[in-house]
Amino acid sequence: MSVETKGESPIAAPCGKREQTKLANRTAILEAARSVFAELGYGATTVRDIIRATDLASGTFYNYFKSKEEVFQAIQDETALRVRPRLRAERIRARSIEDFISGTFRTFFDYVATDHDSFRAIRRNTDSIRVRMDTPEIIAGFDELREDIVKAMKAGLLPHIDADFLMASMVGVAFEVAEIMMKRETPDPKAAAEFATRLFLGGIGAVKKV
Amino acid sequence: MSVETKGESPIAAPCGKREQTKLANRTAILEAARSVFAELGYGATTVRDIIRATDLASGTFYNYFKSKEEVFQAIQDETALRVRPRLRAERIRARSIEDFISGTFRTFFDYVATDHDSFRAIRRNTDSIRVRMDTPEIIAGFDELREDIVKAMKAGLLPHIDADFLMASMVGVAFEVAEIMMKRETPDPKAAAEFATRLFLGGIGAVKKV
Amino acid sequence: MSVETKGESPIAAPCGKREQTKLANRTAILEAARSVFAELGYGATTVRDIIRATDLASGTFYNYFKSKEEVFQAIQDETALRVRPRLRAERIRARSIEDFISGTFRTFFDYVATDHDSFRAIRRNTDSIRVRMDTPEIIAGFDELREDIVKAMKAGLLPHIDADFLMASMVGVAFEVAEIMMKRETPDPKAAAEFATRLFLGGIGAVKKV
Amino acid sequence: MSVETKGESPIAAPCGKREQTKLANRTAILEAARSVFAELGYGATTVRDIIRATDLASGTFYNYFKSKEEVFQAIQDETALRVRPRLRAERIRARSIEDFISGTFRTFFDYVATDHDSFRAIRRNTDSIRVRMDTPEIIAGFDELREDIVKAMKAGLLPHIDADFLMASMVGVAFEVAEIMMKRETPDPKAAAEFATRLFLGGIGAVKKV
DNA sequence: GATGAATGAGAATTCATTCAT
DNA sequence: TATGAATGAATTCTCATTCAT
Repeated sequence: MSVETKGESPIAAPCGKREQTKLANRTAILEAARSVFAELGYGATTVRDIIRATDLASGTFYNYFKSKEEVFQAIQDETALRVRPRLRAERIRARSIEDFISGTFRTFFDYVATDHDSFRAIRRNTDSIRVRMDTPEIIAGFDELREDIVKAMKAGLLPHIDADFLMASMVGVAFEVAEIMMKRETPDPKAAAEFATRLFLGGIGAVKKV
Repeated sequence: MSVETKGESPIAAPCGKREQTKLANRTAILEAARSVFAELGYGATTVRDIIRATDLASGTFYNYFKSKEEVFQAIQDETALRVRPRLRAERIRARSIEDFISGTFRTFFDYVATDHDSFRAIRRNTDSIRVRMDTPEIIAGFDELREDIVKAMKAGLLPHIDADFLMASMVGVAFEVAEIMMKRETPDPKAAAEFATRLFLGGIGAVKKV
Repeated sequence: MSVETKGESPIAAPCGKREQTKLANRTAILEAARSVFAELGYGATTVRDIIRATDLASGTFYNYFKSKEEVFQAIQDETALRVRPRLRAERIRARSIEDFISGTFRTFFDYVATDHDSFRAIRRNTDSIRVRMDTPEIIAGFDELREDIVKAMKAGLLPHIDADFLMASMVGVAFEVAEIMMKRETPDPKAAAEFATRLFLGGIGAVKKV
Repeated sequence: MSVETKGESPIAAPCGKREQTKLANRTAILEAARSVFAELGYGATTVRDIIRATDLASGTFYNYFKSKEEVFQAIQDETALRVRPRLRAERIRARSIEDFISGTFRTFFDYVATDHDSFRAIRRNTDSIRVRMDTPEIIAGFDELREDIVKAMKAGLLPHIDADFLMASMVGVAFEVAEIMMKRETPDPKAAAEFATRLFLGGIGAVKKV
């Protein structure tokens, strides 16, 4: 400690002002990025745009992220990080195929309805260009789903069908239906989840017959 | 007149040398763009990259397209233009729900397996960023699907469920499953179509119960 | 008819269609240029703009002019060519200092009021940039004025003062006052001429005293 | 206070190193632009040319000006800003028509003879194209002259004649005569001023009679 | 760590001009 | 001669990134 202070403030708080500011800055950048991406779309957004939406200086950006890509990743990872555990928890808790499927969709659509901005940042775009970045975190989420599917099959919860195709189908339905849902006047995650759930509950059995 | 025909095509094709060159150039640019997008991804591709993949001069690009975005659109529109009629034909010909669903997916996956490059250009990514542009042509394709769904419901082929969600689900499954399919050693459109078809055939009935 | 094709048209009119067309094209270009320059200003105008205002093809332009500069020159020269003889005639006919000065200004302001477009093409501009090109023809006009001034001095019509300064002063007053005149609701060349004339009639005598 | 003065300027000048550099850069660009415009003429000058005449990077230019037009404006505004107060002071101090007129022209021609480069930048031409930009500052200068003319009329110093025409005449004579003056071996602002002054002193009376 | 100006590579785009038809 | 697409040099301008303060 004496080494560190050397003429500086005598009291070095463990979670000092420094750390607080750093976190605040990082958060500010992420927040700004989220809204700018949502507005301009990923492609059209520049680092400058993000900084401008902040009261930080341009150089400061680079203390936190290497590029706009990295912020985008961070946003998605953060998002994924927020939903993934919930999704996994639902599926692990699942005692039936109904639980498995409906738990997954309910959680997903609820989250989307909540964190509108992030979803828009990830899917929306200028010039009608949609962007999705498959960050490690997101891919991990997909893998997790696949793993859980496989486990459920082994446990006899799900019939033995093509796990990759099933995972892809669930992902595809989740994202596309979410978009439709969010375009409606009053997004109804429950209805969306019900639709998707029934579709898969009915469908998976049919596929099984193959 | 007799002089004019002289052993050439009896009906004057629009084939001055000028016109031929123009068409060839346009095609060359589209071809180049398709492959560059597929390789670098939309985001990372620059107009220069596209031109470079061509033996045309930089300025020539702008005689045909205003920006990389416009070429991208053209590629997608062309693609959509190629598949849409086939999809529609399948669905119109459909006399049963099986025809409707399986016709749609068979056609789609067959097409994807065939026109690999376009599909990659549309879906592939640099830096793991996936891009999809909703061009008028593509949106029209989705609308068409929705219309056909509604018609099929009226005709009693399909049960009365949320048409938007159904459309979105089919689109989502189609694109995501196609991607998985194309990642495999030997893409098997038939298997993919079968999976998707059974999923929906079984699922739609279940949704209906709501 | 068969005869016609063989070589060229059998009847070679002395002032044939060719010559007529050529003149028409040249005129069309000049006309278009005048109006485009007046609208966009010299700097912002491109050759393409001029052609576009024509129903000719871009290549055709170069059969008549080498560059936009050359058209600009042509316009000014044409203008100068139209006024110069009148100005000179006035001054030659002058039997008194009054005739000399007033004849010059009357002719000039009358012309400006008449050929508004050319004047604007020469003086007006986008972005408030005024342009004046001193073409040979224009310079010749100034020189002529100087010569006539010198002659008039020798003839005792004008007092012996600095001819260059006098020429410059007349030119400066002519152009600036013309601009003010043209900005007014109803341009009154007579009033402008009277003002300038009196200014110089009174002023020249005063300068003489030096 | 005594502490602060310490031999340096007593009033803290805005002199961080950053500020110094910024000012220096701005000045460097203006300086370079002035000389490039004077050499190549406004039309032929490109932003690159200006940058090249500087040891700054291309991007730096755009930290200070948006376009060559803006630099040009800045040059003229600066010039106007330098002369205008002097001109105005002369005219305000004027107790007679002689003071008014001669003060104006003396000051103007003296300035032109001094700041040769700026004047050339403003008037000189490539391809014999002369450019003049009516910046707000310049227009303000003209307006000021007109105002002072009107005031002088009200004060009885000047006869009641067309103030716009008089202003325009003075401006026209000033610029054109200045050009002639600067073309001569040894520019003689005094002679030029005398010529213009006498011209107007004599002339204004004559116009008045109308 | 924050700041924000400088940097300069490189992208987009224009446009005068040529030349095959 | 007219046409109008191709050409590609040249220009403008942006923007990620660095670095002195």
